[in-house]
Amino acid sequence: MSTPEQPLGLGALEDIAGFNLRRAHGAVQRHFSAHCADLALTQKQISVLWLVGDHPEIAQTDLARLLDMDRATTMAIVHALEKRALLARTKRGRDARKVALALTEAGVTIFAQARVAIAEHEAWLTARFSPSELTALLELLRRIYC
Amino acid sequence: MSTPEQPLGLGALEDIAGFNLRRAHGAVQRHFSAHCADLALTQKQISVLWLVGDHPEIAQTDLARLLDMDRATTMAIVHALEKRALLARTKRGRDARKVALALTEAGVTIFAQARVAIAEHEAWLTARFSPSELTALLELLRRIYC
DNA sequence: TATTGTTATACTCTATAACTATA
DNA sequence: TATAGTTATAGAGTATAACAATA
Repeated sequence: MSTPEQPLGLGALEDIAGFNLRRAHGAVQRHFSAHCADLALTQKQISVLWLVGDHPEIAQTDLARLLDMDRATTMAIVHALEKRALLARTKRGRDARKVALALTEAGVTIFAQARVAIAEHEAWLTARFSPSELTALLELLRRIYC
Repeated sequence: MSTPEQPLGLGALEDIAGFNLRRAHGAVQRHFSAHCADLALTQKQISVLWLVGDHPEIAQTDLARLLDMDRATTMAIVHALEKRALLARTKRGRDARKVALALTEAGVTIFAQARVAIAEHEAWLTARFSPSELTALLELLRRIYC
């Protein structure tokens, strides 16, 4: 036979919510990586810089809770950012177990650049939706993880 | 001070579409892993079993195109499934470059179990939406990756 | 006892690069 | 030249387990 028996489509898989979510996430991640390659920062790393910038002296545990990460995962990301001197770690709180995270000057600088890149990336993503569609999408997505 | 300066929330990050997509994806992935731990299959692996079941003798390239994966990534997943004897690879097509994938008996059996687990997982995920909300969500997500 | 951080380890997904065989 | 598969390699994210220091 020179033609396949079936049209080679996704079939019933296309109706699985989890599948669609994973595909959408993958597409966005891919665009992000390509668009923000210059910064050499991942989405997750930028989320961490963002929150540390918003909350100076935040502890790793709080970061983990806000981003729903394991302590070890948080450690890995913080460590990578510290290695690049974008983040500094000190222990100056009342609770000697906790670490106080803060952006370095280089961290503030690169985050400012990241904000621009993210805005462009977001524009690419949200251009396909009307304002009300975007609001609806965000509300539905939040209902999954909140 | 005994209280933090800020309430330790996500702030403006919460309005980023990509962030919400990533968080929702992470939450779903986590539930999937916990719920389907017995099968020891990932979402991606099940997607591959699903498509190979639907399209006997599908080639790796076609699989890669349907799931938007790199050839090397596809190879890694197929190899892992072949190692567990859930998938078989032959070269019987007219095009000697292509491999023909097919489920083994064990693959058919475990996929049947996976379908049940996926149905339960999907029920957990979609229970938070009305039928029209779910339809809307899927339509919006497809617009991202299609 | 519980919490915080830390290290070691492992697995999945992803991608790039370079290679072979075939078209 | 282009396509299909293959291997080696690497990096990000995730998680578990075990441990030390502190509360």
